[in-house]
Amino acid sequence: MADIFANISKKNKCKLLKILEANTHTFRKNEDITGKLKNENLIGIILSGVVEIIREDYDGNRTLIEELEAGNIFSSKFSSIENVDHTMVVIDEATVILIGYNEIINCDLDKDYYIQFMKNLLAIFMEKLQEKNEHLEILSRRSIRNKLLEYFRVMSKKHGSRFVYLPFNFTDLADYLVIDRCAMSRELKYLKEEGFIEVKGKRITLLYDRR
Amino acid sequence: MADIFANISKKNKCKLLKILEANTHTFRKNEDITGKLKNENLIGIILSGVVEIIREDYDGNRTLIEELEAGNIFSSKFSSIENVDHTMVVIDEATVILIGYNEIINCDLDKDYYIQFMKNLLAIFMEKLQEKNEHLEILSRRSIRNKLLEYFRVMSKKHGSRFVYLPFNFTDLADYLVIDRCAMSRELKYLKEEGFIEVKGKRITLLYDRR
DNA sequence: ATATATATGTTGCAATTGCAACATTATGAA
DNA sequence: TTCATAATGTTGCAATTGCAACATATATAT
Repeated sequence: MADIFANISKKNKCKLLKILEANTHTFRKNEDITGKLKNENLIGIILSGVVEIIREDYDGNRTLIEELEAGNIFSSKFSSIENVDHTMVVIDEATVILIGYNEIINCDLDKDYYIQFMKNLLAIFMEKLQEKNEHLEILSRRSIRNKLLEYFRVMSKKHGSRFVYLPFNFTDLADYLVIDRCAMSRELKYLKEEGFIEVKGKRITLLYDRR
Repeated sequence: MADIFANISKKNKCKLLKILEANTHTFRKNEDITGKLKNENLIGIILSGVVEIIREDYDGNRTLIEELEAGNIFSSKFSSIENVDHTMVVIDEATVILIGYNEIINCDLDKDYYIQFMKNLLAIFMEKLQEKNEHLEILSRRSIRNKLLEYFRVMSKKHGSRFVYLPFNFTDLADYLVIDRCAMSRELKYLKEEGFIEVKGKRITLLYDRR
């Protein structure tokens, strides 16, 4: 994800954070931080660590909505966290900068570093939108097999390699693809048997033409 | 969708469009405009009309990725239109402003109207991200019934009413929900029979507690 | 007005997928 | 190390859904 402080000097970064009344927080692993961040007007920027946004319905079906790593941003304004069935959980100890949306928008500054900040924010939003589109793209496939293959295609393209390293475990992968874990496991077995893929831990090798 | 020119005077809007080297195009109904807009560096802003982004796979399965109305923006940078199986089709004659992404980012202006433009752009991106999240939210439901009910919930909440007016026809709704149209039709029948909904053309009345 | 294309409704049947109920393996804490 | 917890793998069976093949209705063009 693009750096929110790209092309901003350390000095100007400090000024900016002061003007925007930014706060920095560090959250412990496994901490549920949903409540702390449900403020309509806060935008959070992940400096380090990993945070997941998860939905779990009354039947126990989990959906992995989003995995946020360093550089990513979130907010109840544009992330799915306002609903009761959504949770934000810290996967790896995370440090987060919190800034008020109104402070960003109402800021009456014409300094170059503020303009640069806006440009960086825009770049991050575009990347984020791209990621959401990819997720939708994957969920629009009609079968488990095609969801898996589309996921592999996207990941393979992103890293320019026929090796795909899963950013999370298989249980989470099923939750990201919105399919039953056992059915996914069965389909992965078939894909292995038919010589499409090779699986070694979290590394999947694509043995077919990736187009 | 927020107005991209909100809080910018007519005079400044003209200046801005000149500086950003913006072009305005009008496209006819049913026109396939995919090719014309696949430029990596163009951002399009819909001034009027309706444009749809559609994916169709080799089996003929269509997915309605996005319906763009006045105010909305798109780009091969952050919309799903770079792939061969994607199409942008004009539903209602549409007028579109095209601006180069580099012109926006490399613009070295500190005028208030440029900053306002960036703020407006940011607001639109947030709204767009919100819409994508809603779509994902709906697709994360595990059954046809729950996808329909989640769609109704989102629409009902958005307009604060128990009447839901479909923005497209039932065939497109099935493509938006990524389900078989016939199976959806069957499920809608059950929902009617069980007294959950009432359907009159494109108006659906929710007869249950919408929480 | 008439024809043609498109949208909608219906339903039996087959295929895919989810669920349950396990066994096995890996991970992490005390 | 040892125990507990979480992740992974497996498979029979039932349920849901997609598909096909229609009929009917609506919209659009000439």
